[in-house]
Amino acid sequence: MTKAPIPPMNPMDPRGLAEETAARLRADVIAGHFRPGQRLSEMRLAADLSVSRNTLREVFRLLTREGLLVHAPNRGVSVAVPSMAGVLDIYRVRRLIEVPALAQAWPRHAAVPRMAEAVTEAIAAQAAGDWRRVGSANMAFHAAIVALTDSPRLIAFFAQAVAELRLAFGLLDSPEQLYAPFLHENSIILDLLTAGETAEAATRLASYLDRSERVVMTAFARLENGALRG
Amino acid sequence: MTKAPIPPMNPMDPRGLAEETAARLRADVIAGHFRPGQRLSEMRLAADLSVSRNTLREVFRLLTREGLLVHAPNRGVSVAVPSMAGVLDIYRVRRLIEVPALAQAWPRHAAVPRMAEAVTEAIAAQAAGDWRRVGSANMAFHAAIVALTDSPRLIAFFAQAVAELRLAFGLLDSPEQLYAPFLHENSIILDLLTAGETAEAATRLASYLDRSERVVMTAFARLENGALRG
DNA sequence: GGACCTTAAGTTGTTCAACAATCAATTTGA
DNA sequence: TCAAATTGATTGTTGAACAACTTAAGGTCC
Repeated sequence: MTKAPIPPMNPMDPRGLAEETAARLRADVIAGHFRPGQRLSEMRLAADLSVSRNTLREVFRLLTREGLLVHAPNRGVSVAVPSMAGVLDIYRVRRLIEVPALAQAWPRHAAVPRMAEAVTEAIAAQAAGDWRRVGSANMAFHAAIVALTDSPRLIAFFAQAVAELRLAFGLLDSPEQLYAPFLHENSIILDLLTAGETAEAATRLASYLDRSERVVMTAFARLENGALRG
Repeated sequence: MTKAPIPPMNPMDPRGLAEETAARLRADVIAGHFRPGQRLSEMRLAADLSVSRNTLREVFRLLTREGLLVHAPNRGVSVAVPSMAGVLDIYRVRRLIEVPALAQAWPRHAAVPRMAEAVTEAIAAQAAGDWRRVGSANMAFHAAIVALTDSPRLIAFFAQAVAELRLAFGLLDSPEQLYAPFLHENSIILDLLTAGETAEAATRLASYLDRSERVVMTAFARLENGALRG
């Protein structure tokens, strides 16, 4: 009699109402349905989401750990306010993880097809003018790059950082400026990888991240100036 | 009239009963008070910790996210069972984060004194024969290395990985074999850093991690063989 | 005798209701 | 006008209840 060693566990697909609701609220937050810094009332949000206050509290713990919400004791949770320091930190993490992941990648890794899918999906979404879908596809591309490492911890950590970054992107207007110049770059990086030119692909990705960071930071600085002036 | 922008929030020090209890349970798990894979009954553990079942559930969420506990739906949570694959992954993460952190470090960073404190603490604990304290000090040394980056995300991520690693260490007997050969190495790395020889310090740390990984993995393999036979 | 179904006990998942603790705003008082 | 006290609302925590599920035991049928 052999006992099943480990019950399969994928933290992404919803197990139970709490994580299911967490996925729903996470999508809402990333989509910008709440203003940054907005306080989330437990009673009211629990009613809106049709879950109990206890379950919503578990959801809050989840998303607070992910950096999408912030928790002030006895004052409840509110949507995180992205900062330039935070964006800078996230890009640093991206560079640290993504570039070596690509440099040491095996060109026939199982994640490569996922990168290809993300590229075509991004192009299709761009043609359809759906910039939110473009953003999702772009992030899926980079998540696939990290998946090249086969490291569960790096993958989870990166997913978290990306979620925070998308929250920051939601603040900026004209998202097409953010993604449009980089879609073709993804395709080039993918080609270099499949051709086995991993070193070339890695340097290309590094410059990609540098430019992307600069674009985002300037847009962010413009936004903060505007917010300060009024 | 200026309103206080953000109330300070450090997730490490206990705010509220849940995080306080989480710290308590985390220490128990790392100290090896539970067998790996042991199921944790909600009712019983809630009674032992003198908290309600709801609060304990929030604690479970916390520690599950940290990788110390695993959650099986409708079957509750159990203590994570460290695996060789997991240890390998953690060392990979350590190399990826620690080595660049040291290479790019500023020799007069605020975290350098913390590294020095950790070194002296480890030596004192070694003299006292308190190997658990040696382990804590050693991990504090490496946490300080990561703190050189000033990246909140990297610091939090690394702390999590280190907690998992200590859980794995708890399985092994003869912990003195794990730490003893490396205490002096810490001191050398610190000296190199303060002397401004960051590149030298980084390569030294890299070889440190390689050797440490090898020691831990062989001890782990011996353990798994013994577990299978006995 | 062994495999399969059924039942039963125990545990987890979720909700509800209550109360204490804390914070924000308003009112009161000098 | 400014400071202190009160009020109102929200969060923090607990306890109990019930449904859903897992597991183990017991019984039935071949």
